[in-house]
Amino acid sequence: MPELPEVETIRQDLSREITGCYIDKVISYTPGVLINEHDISISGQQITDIQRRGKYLLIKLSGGKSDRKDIFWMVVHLRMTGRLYIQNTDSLHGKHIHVCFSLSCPERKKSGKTLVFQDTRRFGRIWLLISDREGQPTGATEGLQQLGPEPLDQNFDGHQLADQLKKRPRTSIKGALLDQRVLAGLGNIYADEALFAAGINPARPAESLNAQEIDKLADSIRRILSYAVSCQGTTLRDYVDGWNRKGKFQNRLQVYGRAGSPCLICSSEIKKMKLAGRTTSWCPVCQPEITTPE
DNA sequence: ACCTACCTGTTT
DNA sequence: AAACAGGTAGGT
Repeated sequence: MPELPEVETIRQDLSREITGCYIDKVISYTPGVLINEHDISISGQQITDIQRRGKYLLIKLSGGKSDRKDIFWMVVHLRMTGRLYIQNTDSLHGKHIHVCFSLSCPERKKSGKTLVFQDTRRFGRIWLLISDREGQPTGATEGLQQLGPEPLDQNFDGHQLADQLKKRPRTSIKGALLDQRVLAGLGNIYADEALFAAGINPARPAESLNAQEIDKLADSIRRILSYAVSCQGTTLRDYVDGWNRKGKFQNRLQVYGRAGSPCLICSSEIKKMKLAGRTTSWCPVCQPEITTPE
């Protein structure tokens, strides 16, 4: 479920609330979810920074109260139904809670905070690792190393997107946008929303888009992701932010999940088709199959 | 470029 | 009972 806007929302919430906190205790209830749990101990370490790369959350730790000078990381991927949120009490609610981190924040004179990882389908993972020589979290998973550019970075534009699309010339543009090596952070919801906003048919081969269309697509991607972050992400069912609250962007969706309903622009019936193994919603009028030359 | 697997829950 | 769900990894 969580795509870039959801992960970024969680990052912002956690960053504000638990940067500087110490990890007092780690409780893992489900084998296989917390990777390296028996090889790396992060108890006593301090959370010094929380970053995001694509749909990965990167939680940076320092040796904290111990003498270790190594930098450690917790790399989190929520996959479809993962939740990572702060609770101000110790009591746990709900099923499918797999890992809990007890936190204390001496500087803020707050205590009893718990960072909870909950995941119905159990696809999500948290990797514990020691940083490489540059202090970066390599070695977590191939997916993290191979990520394409960040669509919300300053230098992301049509040129960069065009360059990236050359990696997958024959795939549908929808398939290319879902490929995290092409662009980091888009998933099924925002790929559909961006293609609709740009008026591009999702089934068109990536190589068939002209420069003007790619510019428009890059702009649409940026605008929609930013807007979704400002709405704290999309909650269809499982997603919650860093405080276990629902997002609001589900009220702003233009095409995703609207097959059979009238297009909000032209009132044509929104269609759905399968692309790259994913249900894709699109408007046959606003997103024509053939490019109309200017 | 497809398929399946990984899981549980909800909808048809 | 079967299809489907925000994602990715691994196979063919």
